[in-house]
Amino acid sequence: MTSIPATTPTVPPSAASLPSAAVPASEGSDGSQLHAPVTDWFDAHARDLPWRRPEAGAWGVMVSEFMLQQTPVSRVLPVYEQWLARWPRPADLAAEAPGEAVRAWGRLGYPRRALRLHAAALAIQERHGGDVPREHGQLLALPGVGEYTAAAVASFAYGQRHAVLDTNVRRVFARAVTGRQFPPNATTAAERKLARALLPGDERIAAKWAAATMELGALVCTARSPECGRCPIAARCAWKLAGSPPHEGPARRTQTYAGTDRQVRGKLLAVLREALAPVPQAALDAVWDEPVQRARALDGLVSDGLVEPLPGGRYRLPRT
DNA sequence: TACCCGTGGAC
DNA sequence: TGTCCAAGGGT
Repeated sequence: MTSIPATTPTVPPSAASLPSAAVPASEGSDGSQLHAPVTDWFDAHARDLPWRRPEAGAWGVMVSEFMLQQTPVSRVLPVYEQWLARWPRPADLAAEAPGEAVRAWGRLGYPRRALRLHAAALAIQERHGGDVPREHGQLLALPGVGEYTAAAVASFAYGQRHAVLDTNVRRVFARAVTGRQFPPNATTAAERKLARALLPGDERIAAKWAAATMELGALVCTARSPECGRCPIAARCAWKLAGSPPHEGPARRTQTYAGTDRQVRGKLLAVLREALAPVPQAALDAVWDEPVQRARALDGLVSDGLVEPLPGGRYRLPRT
């Protein structure tokens, strides 16, 4: 659990910046009616996750954020524990070959994240003396750190006041405030504006609010079957008050996987992760029978820096 | 902006 | 069984 105390929100940010249609007039247009119910719910129901414990530190928070990108908590937990035990500081990871990060990433998926986390550790070592930077702009400049991750690290690790907009928060706001079942496909300027307007003015409370809205989206206001009976703001939820209307607009495109280059890349990289020595071409050829696609996938892995080709047609995870 | 990038569990 | 979904980032 986080140690941030539950208190009453202080003076909210400018209500004038909020889109007039976004919040019912009766609510008070700053979202302050939502803060206490959500943060109180968080105090009572938040999961005890290792990266939320004080001993995780900023590095632990950062590692968890990389791993959690598009990946469920349950799959991250064991890899996170092994990772932090092996590389407890950025300098420890920076001293390793990037291929070891890819190997330790295991089957989390999107292995480029492992490469970027390794590159971020190098950058932290070189640019910040081995300490995860505190400033949002410095975080954003690190490899693999985008708008969400920079805000998340600044908020969760350092208790700063940032709008943290992940898929959970976007869904919670879409429903509770905007009255829609799902947020837009891509994050919009209106969503950023709304998130800033709803952010509590007090730094500590804002950080708790960020974690609490994410947790609410992850545990209660879920994509498929929200449990409104357990929601602390159900009585104020614009979508529920409107009768829970179904999603309108373009269907969110469903990504296929079987037969794609991504699947082939995954199979190729799995062979290299398990291998303790350079792998001959024939071992890679065995994972996919279509030679053109297989070659394209391998080329992609090499150009991404995930695979290092050696003389004689052998391959391994990158040493440099 | 739209698309690419892994993996596996839930329904 | 196939679809949907998961704490996004880079290009």
